[in-house]
Amino acid sequence: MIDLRVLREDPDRARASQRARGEDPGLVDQVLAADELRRSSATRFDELRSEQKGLGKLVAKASGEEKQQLLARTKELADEVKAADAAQSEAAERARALLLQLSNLLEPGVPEGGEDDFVLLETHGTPRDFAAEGFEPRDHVEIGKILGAIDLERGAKVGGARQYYLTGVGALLELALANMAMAQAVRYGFTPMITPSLVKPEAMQGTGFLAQAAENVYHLADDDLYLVGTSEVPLAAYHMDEILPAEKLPLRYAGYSSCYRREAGSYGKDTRGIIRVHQFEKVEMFSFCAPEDAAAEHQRLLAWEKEFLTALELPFRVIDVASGDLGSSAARKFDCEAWIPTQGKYRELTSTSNCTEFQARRLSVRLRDADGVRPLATLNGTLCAMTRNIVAVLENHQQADGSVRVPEALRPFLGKDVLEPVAR
RNA sequence: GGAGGCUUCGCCUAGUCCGGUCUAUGGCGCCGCACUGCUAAUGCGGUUUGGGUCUCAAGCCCAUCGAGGGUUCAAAUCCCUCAGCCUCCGCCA
Repeated sequence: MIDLRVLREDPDRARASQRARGEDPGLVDQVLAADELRRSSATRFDELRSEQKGLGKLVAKASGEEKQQLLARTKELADEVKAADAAQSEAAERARALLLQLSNLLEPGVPEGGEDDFVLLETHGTPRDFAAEGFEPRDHVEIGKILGAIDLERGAKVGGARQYYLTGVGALLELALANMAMAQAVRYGFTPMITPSLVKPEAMQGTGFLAQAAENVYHLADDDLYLVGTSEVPLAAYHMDEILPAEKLPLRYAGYSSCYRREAGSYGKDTRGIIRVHQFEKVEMFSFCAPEDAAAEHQRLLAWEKEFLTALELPFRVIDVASGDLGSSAARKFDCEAWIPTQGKYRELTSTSNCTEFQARRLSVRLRDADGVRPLATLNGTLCAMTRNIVAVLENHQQADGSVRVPEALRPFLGKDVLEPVAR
C-alpha cells in the first residue's frame, strides 16, 4: 500500500511506476478520486456526530417539555448520522480497495522492461567444461534415478503433474541443505522459525499475493484459507498490527516452510524434473527494518544469498530484475541464478525483494522511535529453495561414473563426501 | 465437536449487574520538569492508535473498550453473531 500523502503530492511518480510495470496508470487517479470522496464523507459524518453528542448531553440533563423538544431533533439527527456513517464507511472501503490494487512504487534505478530486460550485475565462478572432462553431463532427473534420489513417476502417480518424491539420499540431501541454510542464518543472527503454510486472507492480501500473482495461489474455499507460496507470507504477517520499538530493528527471521504454487500459466515450461513443482520446502530470510535502512539491508540479504551459493560451489550470476517482472510488493528485486549445465543457462535459485513500506502499511506493522510511530520496511530473500538447489548441486557436481561430489561445506550436514549410484 | 469463563488506551487493573456525570479508574513502566554532591527517593506534568481540519505546528473535531451487527435520542455497559485465549469433557498424531 502506498502512502496516500505521497500519492496526493506526487501522483506522477505513481503513474510512471505503474506504467513501467505494465500496469494501469489510470488507477492512480481512481484512487485519488475515491480518497477525496472518503475525506469529504468522513468530514460530514464527524460534524453530524459531534452535534449528536452535544445534544445527547443536553438530553441527559433536560426534563419535561424541554426534553421532548430536544428528542424531536435528536431523533431526526440519529437517522442522518446513521446515513452519513454508512456513506463514510462505504467510501473508505472503496478507497482502500482501490489503493490495495496499486503496486509498490519502483525504487529509482530499476531497469525498465520485461523479463528479458534485466541488468546483469555480477558473475561468480565458471561453469565446468564437461567436453574437456570427456563426458556428457546428465540432467538431474537422470542423476536422481542413478542415485535413487528422485522418484518422479510415483510422484505423478500419487500427486499428479509436478509432484515428486525425494527418496533415500535425495531426502537426506534436502535435509542437509535445510540445516546448512539454517545454520548460516543463525550464524548471522536470524531467528529460526517454522511457520504456518496455511494462512488467512489478511495475511495473503497484506503481503500482496492476491494481486497479479493470485492465480498461482492455492485457496481452500471451504475454510477460506490460503496455502502460502513462501514463508515470506507468515513471516511478514507475524508482526501484523504491531508497533515495534526502533531499537529492536532490524528484526531478522529465517523461516522454514512448505511452499505451494499452482503454476498456472506455466504449462509446458520446465515439465521435466523438479525445477518447477507444486510443493517444495524453502528457507527464507525476512527482515523488518527502518525505511531508511532498507536499501542497505537489501544488499545484506543479497550478500547472504551469494555466500550460500558460493559455499555450495555453484557458478552463478546476479541480475537486477526489470520493472515488468517485479512482484506487486517489490520496489526492487535481485535474483541469483545458478548455472544449470544440461540447460546451458542460468536459472533462478534465489530472489531478494525490497518491499519498502508497502507490505508494512497493508499489514499495519509500524516502528516507534523518538519521532513517533511510522511504517517500517520489509525485505525478503531466499536462502535455499530445496528443489532447485538439489538440481544445481546434482548437475554441477556430477562425475563421469554417475556419482556426485558433495561440496565441502555441505559434508558436515550430509555426512558423506560423495553420493554413490545405487545398485539396480 | 460439547459446556463454562475471559478479552478495557505498553503491562496489570476499576467500570459492565442498574445505559447519560466514562471527556474510561488506579498501579507499574516510560518521557519531561523540579529538587538533590552522584545514585536513589520524592513531587508535578505527560504517556492508545487511526482519521479529519490546518502551509507547518499548536489547537480543535471524529472514531477506537477483541471484531461485526442490532436496540436506543444516547452503548465499555443491553441483545445477536463471530474470533482469540483459558478450564473441563469427547476425539486424535
